[in-house]
Amino acid sequence: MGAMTADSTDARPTYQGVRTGGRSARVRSAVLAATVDELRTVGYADLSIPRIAKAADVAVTTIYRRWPHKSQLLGEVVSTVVAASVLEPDLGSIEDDLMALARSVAAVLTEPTMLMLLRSVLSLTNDEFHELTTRHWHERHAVATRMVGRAVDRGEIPPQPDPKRVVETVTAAIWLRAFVTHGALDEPALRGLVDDALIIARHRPAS
Amino acid sequence: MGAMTADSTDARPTYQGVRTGGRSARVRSAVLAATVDELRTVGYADLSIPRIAKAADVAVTTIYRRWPHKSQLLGEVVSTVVAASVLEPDLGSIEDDLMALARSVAAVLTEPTMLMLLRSVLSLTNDEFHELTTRHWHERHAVATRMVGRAVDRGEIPPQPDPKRVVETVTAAIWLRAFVTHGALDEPALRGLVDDALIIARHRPAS
DNA sequence: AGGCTAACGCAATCCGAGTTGCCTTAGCAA
DNA sequence: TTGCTAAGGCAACTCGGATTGCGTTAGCCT
Repeated sequence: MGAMTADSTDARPTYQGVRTGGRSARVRSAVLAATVDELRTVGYADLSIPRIAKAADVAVTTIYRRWPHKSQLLGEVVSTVVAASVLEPDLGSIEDDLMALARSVAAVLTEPTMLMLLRSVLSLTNDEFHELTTRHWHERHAVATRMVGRAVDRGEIPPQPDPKRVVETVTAAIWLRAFVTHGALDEPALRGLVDDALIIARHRPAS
Repeated sequence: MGAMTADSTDARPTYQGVRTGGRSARVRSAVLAATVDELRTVGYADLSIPRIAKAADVAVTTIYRRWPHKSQLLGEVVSTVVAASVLEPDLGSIEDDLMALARSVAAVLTEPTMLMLLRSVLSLTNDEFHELTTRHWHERHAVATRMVGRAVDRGEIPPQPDPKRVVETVTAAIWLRAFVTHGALDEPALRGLVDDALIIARHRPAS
């Protein structure tokens, strides 16, 4: 492979440096910020690299070199933003936990910028994204399982054959309403969803 | 405004003709078919009008004149395709009805072309689409309400404070799994969703 | 059948995204 | 500091999607 300028004896690693600090870091964050801005205003389909470049005060070339495809740029934006959005409430009762979760999910899916971002991601079919979302949901399922597990330990609900179903009942409806149905997502609506989830949790016949 | 060639006296509607049959109809359906094809292969973001034109054996100009924006073309495709997808099973029991519904929804959301089409629609934020989807879901909610109403009449379940919630419990989970979670949508999975919906329907305290 | 004109087709043109080669700037290590 | 070189900037170029003007075809009405 490599025809790097490496002396015959391997010992000294002749300048392997990758520059991640200083200018590079500034450019990176400027571009990501500008991208979020563009996404919010025009959406992913008409995302224009030249416009992003201008907004970030960066040369077009630079962006194309670091992110050969638009989807890669979007990927980096998403993973930095989404990372912070997985929370695990532990308020001492399953009802409170579910309500806290419902509120946070609804808040995220109602916020315009985030909504646009997620719309963009969902419209993609790349493999990288498939993997990224799969990993993300594994995490969330783990969180859900633990949350329900604690409720079972406390004796609030009987053991569940599929713990994540309890949480899914709540989140699925929120997603559907936020994205396609445009249904209600106010406090009483969320309350109703949590109630339903609890009914399922309490009355499901043991498998 | 208009400097149309209209004689002073308004009476006679001087040739208001809009030609919808013959050639126009042929072109229309050819373009729509070609669009579905393109959508399936490359997706909405990189949808190329020139390629559609070639595939449909139609001049590029024609497409741009009839559908000034890509989104309008997509809109027409979607509304012709989606129209046929609202079914109302009436099999004599709420369980069978829900299963039939679940199967059909899962089938639609699993079929690659349809999935791509819906992804495209969801990535848009146009007002026209907002209205289109709102209307569509009004229909579906009406169907759901009737279906649940019949079950109540048969005495299978008690009267519901919000009938469409019963159906939403099933469809929401299917949507979430198909679009974002990549969760299971096989027969037992659907069965589980229907069971949960029925638990809610039977045990929800009357409002 | 005849004529009016909506709708289509063709070709030239415009415009902006994406690409490439080369030069300049500025991290980083010695 | 000094020097090496990653990483960024600049400008010219390519390519294909979008637009426009004008001639041609073929619905539809009388």
